[in-house]
Amino acid sequence: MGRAPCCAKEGLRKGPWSAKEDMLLTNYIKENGEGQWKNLPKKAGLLRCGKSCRLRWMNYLRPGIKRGNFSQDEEDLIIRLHSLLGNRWSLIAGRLPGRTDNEIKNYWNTHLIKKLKIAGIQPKVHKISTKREPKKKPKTEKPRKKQDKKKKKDQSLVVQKTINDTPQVVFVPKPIRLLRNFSVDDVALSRTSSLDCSDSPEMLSYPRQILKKCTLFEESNMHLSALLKSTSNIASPSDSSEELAENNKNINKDDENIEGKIEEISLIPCASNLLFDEVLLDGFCDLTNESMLEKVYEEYLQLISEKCHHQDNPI
DNA sequence: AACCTTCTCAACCGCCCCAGG
DNA sequence: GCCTGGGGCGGTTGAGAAGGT
Repeated sequence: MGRAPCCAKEGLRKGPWSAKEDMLLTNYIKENGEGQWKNLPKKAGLLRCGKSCRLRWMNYLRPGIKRGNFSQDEEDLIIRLHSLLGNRWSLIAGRLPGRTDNEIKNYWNTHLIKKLKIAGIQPKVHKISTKREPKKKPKTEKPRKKQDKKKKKDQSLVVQKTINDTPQVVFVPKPIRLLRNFSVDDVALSRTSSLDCSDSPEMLSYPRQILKKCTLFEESNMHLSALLKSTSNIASPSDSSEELAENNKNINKDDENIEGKIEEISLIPCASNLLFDEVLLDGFCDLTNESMLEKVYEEYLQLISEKCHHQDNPI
């Protein structure tokens, strides 16, 4: 019974990787590229399972991996994405350039769950807890050396009551600064035409203008996912234009089905959050296709109402 | 200083998906 | 349609670090 192990275990090393092993793996991949993980260890001269090599590369050695503390923006984004996607760490990681699914998962489990509980929110469902988390006090309040020492106020976390008095969590968006392709009037328009929070209490309001851009972006045979990735990349000054282009090419397959598309649309507010900093919205076509816009906009509203309905009537 | 407890996170494990034969 | 193997994903573990007593 059971499955055959992914590779013969005898004589294979386990546990932490040495610097030498890291070097061997990195050098091999630099020369031969990723993939063929099963045969890679042998060829690279490593006494490791192929899966282990892949994991080490993906989570640690791969270039462009951001290490260290999560920023407030990243934290907010993770919470938002988690409320939409649940524990789909790889999807979440796809929206956070330089972060791996494993890292996000760890950060969620060790920091964010606690943080949400302290704020009186059930991390699994992103709803206000009826009973307050008992104050299991302060031992951990003192920052540990390894831990993130900056005590940030959770300014973005706001509890809002809906009309039917069901408490909902709203992550208040930060002010938007759009630098290119938007006139002052455009920005004013985007603010006035933002979704009303009373329609979508749990979702932050976002500029329709961005949705419009997204729609047309997709229409020009680029995928929303690429937009999200590219905006994420633009927000990160360290990323090169080559990486950006590469990301645009590497659109996930699962993004290509309808469900994926709807999911992407649902993430637009998250994407807009990434636009808050110095984002250049270059390369979009003219904003002329109103019917397409309306279609996506309606789809988006429907999604929100479905989500609200679902949260009001959990299974 | 020594021991105990708690926390973190890299790594492992096993399951699932999917392309290719 | 079925089988197989590679790759990917999410849950879990455990060693080591750090704080507490």
